[in-house]
Amino acid sequence: MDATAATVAPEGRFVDDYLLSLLARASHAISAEFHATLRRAGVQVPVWRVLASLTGSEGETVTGLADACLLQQPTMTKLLDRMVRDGLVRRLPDARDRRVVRIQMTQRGEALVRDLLVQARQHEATVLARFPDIGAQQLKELLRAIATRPARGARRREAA
Amino acid sequence: MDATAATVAPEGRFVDDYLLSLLARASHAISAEFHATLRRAGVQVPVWRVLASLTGSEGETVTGLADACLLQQPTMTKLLDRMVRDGLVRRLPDARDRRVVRIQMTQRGEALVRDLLVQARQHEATVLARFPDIGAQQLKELLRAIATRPARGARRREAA
DNA sequence: GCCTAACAAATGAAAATTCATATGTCAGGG
DNA sequence: CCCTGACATATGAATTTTCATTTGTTAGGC
Repeated sequence: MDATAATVAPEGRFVDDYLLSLLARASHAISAEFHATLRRAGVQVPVWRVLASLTGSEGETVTGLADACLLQQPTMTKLLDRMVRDGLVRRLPDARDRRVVRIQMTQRGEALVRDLLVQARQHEATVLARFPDIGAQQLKELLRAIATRPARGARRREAA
Repeated sequence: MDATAATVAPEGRFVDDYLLSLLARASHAISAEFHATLRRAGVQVPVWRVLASLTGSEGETVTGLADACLLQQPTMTKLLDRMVRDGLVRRLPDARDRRVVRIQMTQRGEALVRDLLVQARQHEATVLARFPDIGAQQLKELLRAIATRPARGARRREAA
């Protein structure tokens, strides 16, 4: 886009047509719906994210959980401190690599996440039901494709 | 439709097939790419969001900006304190309603956002170019639809 | 006019997050 | 074996965010 094609900002806000904003808002809006459920259950959002990330894959590492939950590693360490304190997870040493800490849900953690998972799947279904034209798998594949970017500096040159 | 397929714990983590996680990860991954640009420019993410939100619509209110930037109102007040201190924006009284504070960019703020906008549009173009099969407007419309869906029943203050 | 509820923004203490770095561990030369 | 660099997690100070509340303003009965 060069200056010649630029009609001088007659439209509304930049962010209302900016892909990254729209993505963030879509995510935030949908998540906010479920956060109401979490609030009712007295569970903080990051706590839910950790428990959900451990569901179907016990024994994640601290860094692995941080990535999954979109948090920094030190943030995850401190979050896990609280969750251990609250009896939701425990830390276990890795058998092969003593640097690694593996995180496991306690019974209390599993019990807590069990109900939430039911509601999460229910909510997901209602969200998907709002878009009958779009297949769930199709939408999820698109989002996965967006998330697994090929660009860690590799594609920068070809931009213009 | 997929509810049946997901009833019995399948292989893999729950969050790898959970719509809300996929949305959040897609948003986070794409945003992280641009955040590298912000970091290079020495601009914090929330500061960029405010400046971007003011682009094309000067005189937003504090609450309006908070909604646009997906932040709480008190967080925005404090963020604006810092931006005023750094000479990026100014607070102006509203003519008709003395409760309202209108936010305006300073010349310094406008100069800062000008370069970033160029890079933001460039980055957006490269992201869209990764998905030639999907029209930009089509994708944006979908995201707008997801974001502005009425949440049945729950109507709290986060209804952006 | 006065009272009350709703609203917009600001405030302050408490909590969570980040940044930079420390500690401990592994892996691969030399 | 002993470096060196990379890695995984933890730590601590400083910053940011949140929660609950306060202040000031507007609008609507009565």
